[in-house]
Amino acid sequence: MSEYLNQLSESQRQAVEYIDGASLVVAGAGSGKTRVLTYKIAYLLEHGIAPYSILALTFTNKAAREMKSRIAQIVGESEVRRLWMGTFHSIFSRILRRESETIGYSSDFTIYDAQDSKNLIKTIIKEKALDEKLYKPAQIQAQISKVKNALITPELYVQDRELSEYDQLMNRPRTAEIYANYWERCKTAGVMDFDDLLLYTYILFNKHQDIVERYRNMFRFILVDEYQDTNHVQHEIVRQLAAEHQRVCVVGDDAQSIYSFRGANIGNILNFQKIFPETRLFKLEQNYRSTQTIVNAANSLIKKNLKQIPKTIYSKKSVGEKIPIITAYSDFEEGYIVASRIAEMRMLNNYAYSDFAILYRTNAQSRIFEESLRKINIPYRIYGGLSFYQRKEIKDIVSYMRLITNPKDEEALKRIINYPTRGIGDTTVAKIAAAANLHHVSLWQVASNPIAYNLNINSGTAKKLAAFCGMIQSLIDTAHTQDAYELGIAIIKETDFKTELYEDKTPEGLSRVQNIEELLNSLQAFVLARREEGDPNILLGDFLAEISLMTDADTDDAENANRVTMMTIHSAKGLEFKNVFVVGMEEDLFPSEYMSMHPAEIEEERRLFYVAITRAEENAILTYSKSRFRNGQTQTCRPSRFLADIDESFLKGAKPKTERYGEPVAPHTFKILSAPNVSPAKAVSTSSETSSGLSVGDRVRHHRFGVGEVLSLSGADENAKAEVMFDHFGVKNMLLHYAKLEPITP
DNA sequence: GAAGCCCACATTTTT
DNA sequence: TGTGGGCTTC
Repeated sequence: MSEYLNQLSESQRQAVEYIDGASLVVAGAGSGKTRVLTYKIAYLLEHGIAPYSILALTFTNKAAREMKSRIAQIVGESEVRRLWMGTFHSIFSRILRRESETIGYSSDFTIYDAQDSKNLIKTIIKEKALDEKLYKPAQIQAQISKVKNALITPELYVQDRELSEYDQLMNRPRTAEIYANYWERCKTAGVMDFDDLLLYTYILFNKHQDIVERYRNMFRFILVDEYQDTNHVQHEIVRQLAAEHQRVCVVGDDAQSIYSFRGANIGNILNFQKIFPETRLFKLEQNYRSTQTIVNAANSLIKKNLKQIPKTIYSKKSVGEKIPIITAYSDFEEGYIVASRIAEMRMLNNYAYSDFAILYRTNAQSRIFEESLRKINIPYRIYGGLSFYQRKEIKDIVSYMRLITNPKDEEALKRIINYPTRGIGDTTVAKIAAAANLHHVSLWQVASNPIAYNLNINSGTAKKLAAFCGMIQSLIDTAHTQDAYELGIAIIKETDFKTELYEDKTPEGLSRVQNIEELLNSLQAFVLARREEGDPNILLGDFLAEISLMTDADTDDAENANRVTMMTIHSAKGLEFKNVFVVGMEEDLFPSEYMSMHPAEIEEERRLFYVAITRAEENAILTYSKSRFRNGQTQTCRPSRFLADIDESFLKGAKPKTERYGEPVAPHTFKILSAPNVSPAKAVSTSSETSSGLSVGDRVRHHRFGVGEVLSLSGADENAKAEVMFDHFGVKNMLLHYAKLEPITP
């Protein structure tokens, strides 16, 4: 029965078999992390833990799906179906739907994607007649997301001194107001954004002892994948559920933490043992993916980071090829070199096209490779860009579905109230929104009862509005008697989508029609699959709940099988290829120019490079160009400092000369048991103190940039300079002679 | 509401 | 460079 345990290495087996308390599995790149997770779940099931009492959280649907199918092979399909296994967002939305009343929502709430959120924020800014230059919707959105992840509700926001100081500093004091309105509008609309799914779960558990108890008792064992990528709320929810019984196993690799810009907190994994003091630590240090050279090169690179859990990753595979660093004179030549290398390697070693990947830091770099590959007829596939569910025609149909499921959904209504065109323009919508805001009701409420809300519209418009609402209402009325697929067909029919789109015979038009058909196909497949599982009546809301949390990574297509893969390094995490080209190894590109000199940010970029290299099984090839066409002009480029971080013995030929950068002195590892707070490591400085009386590490205040920390000091007297990391403005170099820095005592 | 023009802008994005 | 958003114009 436990025969599968023999397929595990000793350290993997130990990690699998420890089920009595908290454990942290530090799983290096290619160390068989998924294998441990899947076998551990199988092991738990075998030891009498019921499937419904296992909670297993992942970040992507893909990861959840893959794990499910692997567990199914061991324990069978029916068991797997009863596991609470899925992404944080999907599992929590399930819980929230069950408990929706407690938090003042209906179980039919719909979900705003990032675009919807941004649109709403933009609307609010416009309604308040604020300057969009100052109140940039994207920035406000990012800030709202950030504070939600930090468990800060609008009520807490206004009380938060630091936040209001920051908003003052940024010249947008009314951010709190926007946030409050956004929050309320979502509530009135019966919608949640992605962050809400986490935050409301936290609030639910925090405010209702009985409910959290229930889930604590239900989830007798909790597993979390990619723990290094969890943000604050996610971490806190795991804590809420696991703190009592402590049966929690988190798996991750601090060296692969690359999502801090999305709120991921590497401290969650570094400090895990502090929160669960009984934690058993397991390290998976054998890499089964890459050659020794690749593993060792990656090790030598990551050693340059200060903050990390000590571990020694090794490979028992062949030594393999050394890593070439190829210099190109232009980005154009870089493309040419990579394309011809691929052709050459394919000929010499019989590789398939799919054995190659080109990884870059920014999507903009893909173009040139696209051209160079196309020129010599190499098939490729580019990841990134618009996902299926973000396409206009799909969002349009989905908006109808959302509106029928939850007519209060503001963004859904706005999107389709005049699409296909039915003479209800922006002015009317603005009037509806104004009345809705005034009475704290949904737009739908006003639109379907214009008289009750004294809506000032002419009779023609009123008629059109009534026709629209009537159509939606009749679809709502049939929603309970039809299954989701039938309803989907009805939507297309009723809304004149056919005439709108099916007439369009341009290639774009045809592809739009195809996309819609694809959506309907997947709807049909969904209904059939659910029915097979014994669910008799599948409603549209069920389908929506599922697809609202899907991304493009979830729609894999078999047709594109044998192609060279092009993607950003971020999206390559978790994947592997025989041969990997990491291109654009240049300063200001990788590490990104947007990263300040702050050591923590450079470390994250270095981890990104680590992720890139460790994708390769057989060959990693690094390229950089001496010049590059960017933002409308040709720039000269210097080779990336990261090239100098790799030990020369793993490289083919000599390293290019890189400048020295003020960075960590001696690499030392992070003691995790006594893990202190994750304060940024201090940079090296040329002198620690100057005549200014300041010293490195001091907190200072600047009249424009607010507070910050002195990173380094240089020069003397009137040339004395300080490098300061401001809390909200990044690193600035300033002449002390001009910049008045006041030291602040903590 | 489509088309055309001008201006600003230029990372990474699991949900 | 090239794209996307906002604006005007027909």
